[in-house]
Amino acid sequence: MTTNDLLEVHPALFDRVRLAIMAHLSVTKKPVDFNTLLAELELTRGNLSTHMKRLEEDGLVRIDKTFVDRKTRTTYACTARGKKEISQYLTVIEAVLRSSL
Amino acid sequence: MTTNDLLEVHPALFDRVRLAIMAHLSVTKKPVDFNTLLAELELTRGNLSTHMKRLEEDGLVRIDKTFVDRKTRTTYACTARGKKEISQYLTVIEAVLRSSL
DNA sequence: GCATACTGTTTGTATTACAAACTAGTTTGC
DNA sequence: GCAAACTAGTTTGTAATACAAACAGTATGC
Repeated sequence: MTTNDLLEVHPALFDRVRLAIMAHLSVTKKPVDFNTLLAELELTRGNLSTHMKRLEEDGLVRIDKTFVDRKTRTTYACTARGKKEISQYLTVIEAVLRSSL
Repeated sequence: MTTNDLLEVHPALFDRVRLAIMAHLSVTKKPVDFNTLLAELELTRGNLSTHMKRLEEDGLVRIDKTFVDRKTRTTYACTARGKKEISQYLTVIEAVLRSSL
């Protein structure tokens, strides 16, 4: 049993909000916009904004900005790295906890 | 798909160190002492101490203090509540992430 | 007695999650 | 045309928290 396998999990995923964001992006395999995430996760705009910035800096998410009807529209998508880290997260968690049940 | 199911996971488990501690206590189904955890998890004593205090306050762990050879000996065990929360954690994570693979 | 080691706890500090305030632009009302 | 209100985010100030350094209490060696 090696509880230290948890060190292989990306640190950004050890936050319930960011994990929820990544889960959402990862499950719906297409880009999701700011307001959709906002409604889904029930956060303030400031909070969501900083979490997305962190996820982009860590390379887990790609941010895309366009204009729709003259208004800004920001969409987010899971990167290949992001998918890999989510997969790794699940694998490690299961390996570490399964034997305890 | 309800990413908000993550809100049902106990907040104390959203920390890699505390999850590693709970995994250890949960897998080895018997009490573990301070120094064993210290060696296993490679933390400073102060850090481990505060995490254990938090876990006890949240009712996930039971702390037991005795004397061995006139020296203090502190052991920790997973409570029923702790086992339940670990189980819940695994269930929710799998439910939320499984469909993304 | 004094120094060193063992077993933790308390404290100060650095990070970070969060919401309030702000920026930039658009639409609506008059 | 101008102001008020709305939309879409971002920046910044604050409160919470993870961490290690310093501390406290006891035991052991010389």
